[in-house]
Amino acid sequence: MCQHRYVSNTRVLALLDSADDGTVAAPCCPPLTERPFSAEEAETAARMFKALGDPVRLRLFSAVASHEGGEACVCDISDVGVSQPTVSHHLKKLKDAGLLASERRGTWVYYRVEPAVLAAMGRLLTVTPPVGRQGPAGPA
Amino acid sequence: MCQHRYVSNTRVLALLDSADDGTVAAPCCPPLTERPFSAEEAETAARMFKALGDPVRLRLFSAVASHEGGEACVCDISDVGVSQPTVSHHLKKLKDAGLLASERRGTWVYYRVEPAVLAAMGRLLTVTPPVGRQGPAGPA
DNA sequence: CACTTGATTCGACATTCGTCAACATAGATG
DNA sequence: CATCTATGTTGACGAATGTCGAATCAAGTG
Repeated sequence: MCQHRYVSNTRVLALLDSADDGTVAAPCCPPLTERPFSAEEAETAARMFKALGDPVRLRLFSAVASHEGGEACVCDISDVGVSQPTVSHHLKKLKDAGLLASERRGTWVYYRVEPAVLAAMGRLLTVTPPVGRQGPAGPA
Repeated sequence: MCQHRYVSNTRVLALLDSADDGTVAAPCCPPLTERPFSAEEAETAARMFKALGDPVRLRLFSAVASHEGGEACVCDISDVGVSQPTVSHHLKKLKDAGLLASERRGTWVYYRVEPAVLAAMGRLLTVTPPVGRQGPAGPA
């Protein structure tokens, strides 16, 4: 284990909220239960689900997401039973899928979750509330 | 299109709720952001994500989930651009993953969503609230 | 029973995926 | 600069996946 000082990001991932900078948090698709997905919507959403459709990737992602401040360096999470290149490969996949972002600080590379996308996926699996409450927070 | 009479299931999928019979709705794993997944948890959860990780399956699932009463016969949803055997193949995968259940009524086979599992997946992607509120039991 | 429509199974195939070993690169340290 | 540690990249290979056509099964209809 490494467990060096992580830049204590006090921000604790306000995922289900719209990003604090005002961005709309990956407006990919409506909830799965709202209407049949179009081919394009399905393509987009499937890419995200597929990224989490591997046990190793899920463990890596969970490790990052549950880490202090929602970020961790590779050395802190690479104990998942596969070789180092494989870990790197999976992290790249998660990054390509838009679920993680990486940043190099000195010797180590830190990965952190992309709150907006996680929120979008959560919304996908959420049933539309009985009453038609809309507006996910004004674009201000 | 077929669009025969569907047994008008007025029940509208109370997914994010625990099942009305009191069952805990597929207690597979904690939220992804709560703690690193174990190998077993990851295996279980990844199976579900993988099932939705294909565009065709996602469209089929969405079509079923958004249909009246949360169920639909194959003929109503098989217009996704692939052959009939392929549709059947994907539906079987969704069924094997526990996301759909099927039932034959006369000539047609009806698929419906498995609310508990969808709810479990939704919980996976939900962040634990910022303040250390613990109990999974909702604050009403 | 013969015929039609719809759903599933089977066999085959090309593609993608997960994995590793070997090598390459970035930064730190001496 | 030499060297060490931490990550990323490349190439290869077996396994799994998505797809189809043909055959088969199930139910309804004449």
